[in-house]
Amino acid sequence: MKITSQVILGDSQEKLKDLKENSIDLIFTSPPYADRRNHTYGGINPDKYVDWFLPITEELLRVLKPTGTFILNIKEKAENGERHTYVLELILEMRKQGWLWTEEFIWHKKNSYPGKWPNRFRDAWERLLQFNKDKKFNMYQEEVMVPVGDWAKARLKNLSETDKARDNSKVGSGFGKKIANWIEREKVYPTNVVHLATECNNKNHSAAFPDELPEWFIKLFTREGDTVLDPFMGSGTTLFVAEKLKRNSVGIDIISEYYEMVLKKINSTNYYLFEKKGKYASSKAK
Amino acid sequence: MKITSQVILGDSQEKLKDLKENSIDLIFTSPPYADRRNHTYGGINPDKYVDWFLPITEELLRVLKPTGTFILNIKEKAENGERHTYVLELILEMRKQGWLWTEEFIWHKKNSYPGKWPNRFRDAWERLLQFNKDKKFNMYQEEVMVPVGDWAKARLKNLSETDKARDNSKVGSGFGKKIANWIEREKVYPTNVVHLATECNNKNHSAAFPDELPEWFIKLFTREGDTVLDPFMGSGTTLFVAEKLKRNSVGIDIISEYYEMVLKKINSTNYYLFEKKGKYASSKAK
DNA sequence: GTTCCGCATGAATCGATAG
DNA sequence: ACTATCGATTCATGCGGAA
Repeated sequence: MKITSQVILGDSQEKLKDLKENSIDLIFTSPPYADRRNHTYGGINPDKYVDWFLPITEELLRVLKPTGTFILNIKEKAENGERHTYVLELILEMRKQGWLWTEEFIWHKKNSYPGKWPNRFRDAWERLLQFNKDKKFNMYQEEVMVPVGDWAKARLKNLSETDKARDNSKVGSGFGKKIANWIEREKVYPTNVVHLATECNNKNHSAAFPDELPEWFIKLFTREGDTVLDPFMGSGTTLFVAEKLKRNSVGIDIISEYYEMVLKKINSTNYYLFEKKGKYASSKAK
Repeated sequence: MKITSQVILGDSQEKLKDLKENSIDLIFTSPPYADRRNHTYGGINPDKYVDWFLPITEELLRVLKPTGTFILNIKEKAENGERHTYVLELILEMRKQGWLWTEEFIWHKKNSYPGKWPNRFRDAWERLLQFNKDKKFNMYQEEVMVPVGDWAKARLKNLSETDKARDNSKVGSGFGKKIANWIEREKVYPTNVVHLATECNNKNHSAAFPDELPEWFIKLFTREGDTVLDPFMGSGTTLFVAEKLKRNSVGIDIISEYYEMVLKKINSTNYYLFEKKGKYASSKAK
C-alpha cells in the first residue's frame, strides 16, 4: 500500500481551504494554547481564543468525512487565580457549527510540571475532546485493547509499597484477586483515561505530546490507508506516527522552521514515498 | 472539642435559607445527575438542569465563608451519542453569580463499572469542580501529601558531597536547610488528579463516592472544628467522614428514607453529641 | 554489558517588582 | 490601577557518562 505524507507551510485557516471536503478520517491536533508558545506562535489572547479558533474548526468540519473523528488536545490556563473558560465556550460554539461533542478523554500526565503555589496543586491532566460530524463514526476498539500480559507486567513492576500508599486504595487488598481475573483474559478494553508521561528531553524539538498519544487515537479511529490531518503540526509527531502506522497524513504549520524540519525528516525516513509537488511539499500515491 | 452533626429533611433550595450566611467552610456534594436516579429525585431534565441548580448555588454562595470552598462532584451523561453540555453551562452561569471557578480536579475511578458500547469506552473519571468566593481561601496542602515516587528511593538513597557543595555555593549562608529538605523528603505534594477506586460494598444504598473522596477534600480545605455542608446528602458519606475527622457537618436531603437512615446512623455512632431540636434533627454544641 | 547516578528540562503559576 | 517581566518553587523522566 502506498502512503503519502503531505506537509504544508502556512496559516491553517487559509490552507485548509485547499483540502477537499469529506477527505479526512481523523483530525488529531494540539493547537497553540492561549498565551503559550509566545516565542513561536505569538501567543493567542485567552479572551480572543474562541474567535480565533472558530473559523478553523469550520474548515475542519468541511474536510472531515462523515465517518471521521476530530480529537482536540487542549487545556485552559489558570489566570488570576481562576481557570479560564475559553475551552468551555469553544465546545458550546463548535456545537453551534454542527459538531457533535461525543466524548472527553482525559490525558493523565504522570510527570507534570513541578511547582508549588498556596492555592493550587500541579496540573497533571489535559483534555482530549472528541468531536464528530455524525452519530455514526468509525471506531476500531479492538485495536487499542490492552494485552493482559504487558499490562500486568508493567503494573506489577510498579506495585511497590509506595504505590499502594500513594494510591491510598481501599481495594488494595483485593488487588491479587483482580490480577487473577485479568490473567484469564487475553485483552482488556481501555477506558477514557489515558496514562502517559510527557517527553521532556528532546533537544532540538519539544513535542507537545508523546508518540503514544496520537498513536492511540490513530489506531482507534482509522485503518491503514486512511488519512490523518494535523492543522497545527508543530514538530510533526502526528505525521510521523501516522506514517509509521501506514496512514496517509497531512500536516500544516505556519512556522517555516517546523515545516522545514518535518519535511526533511519525513523525506529522510521515507523518501521513496515522497516527492515535491508545486509549492507544497507532498507525496501523492496512485 | 465538641462536634455537631445536623441532618435536615427537605428541599435544599428552601432549607438552605435557614442556614446562616458565611457559616460554612466547605461544601462538598454530588448532586443528583440529570435524568439519573429519577426514581428517587424525580429526574431533572438535562435541558433544565442549570435552571434547576442555579437557585441552589445562589444560596450556597451566601452560606459559604469568604475563605471557604465549594467542591462539586459532577459528570455529564452521554445522551443520544453526545456528551451533554449542562456542566459547561453551569460553570459559566455560576461565574455570573459571583463564583470563581478556581480549579477542576479529576477523580480517576480506577475500577470503573464494566461495560461495552460500540462508540464509547468505559467512563472512568468524574469532575470535581472547585469554586470559591474569594481568591484568598484556606488550603492546607500538607494534610494530603503523598509518598514520593519510587524513582526517589533509588536516586536519593545516596545524597552525595557534590550536592551539598552545589547547594552551599549557591545559597551561601543558608546551607543545610535545603539539604534537610531533600533528605527528609519522603512526601510530595499531590496533583489535581485524584486516584481512587469506587466502593462497591454498600448494599442498601449506593454511595455516590468512596469515603476517601470527601476525606481528601475535607482534609485539604478544612481544619478540626470547621463546618462541612452537603446539600445533597444521600447516604451521608460526607457527614460520616466529617464526623470522623472532627468537623461539624450539615446534611440536607429531600428523601425521608435517606434522612432517617443518616439520622439513625449518626445517632448510633455519635449519640453523645446528638440531640433533636424542633423539626430538625440536630446537635448543637456550645 | 549491566547498573547506577548526575543532570537538564518541561503547554506551570504566583507574587513581587518595575514601567 | 493596569500591564510586563522576573525569580522562586518543584518532581518525574530519559539520556549519557561512570562504576
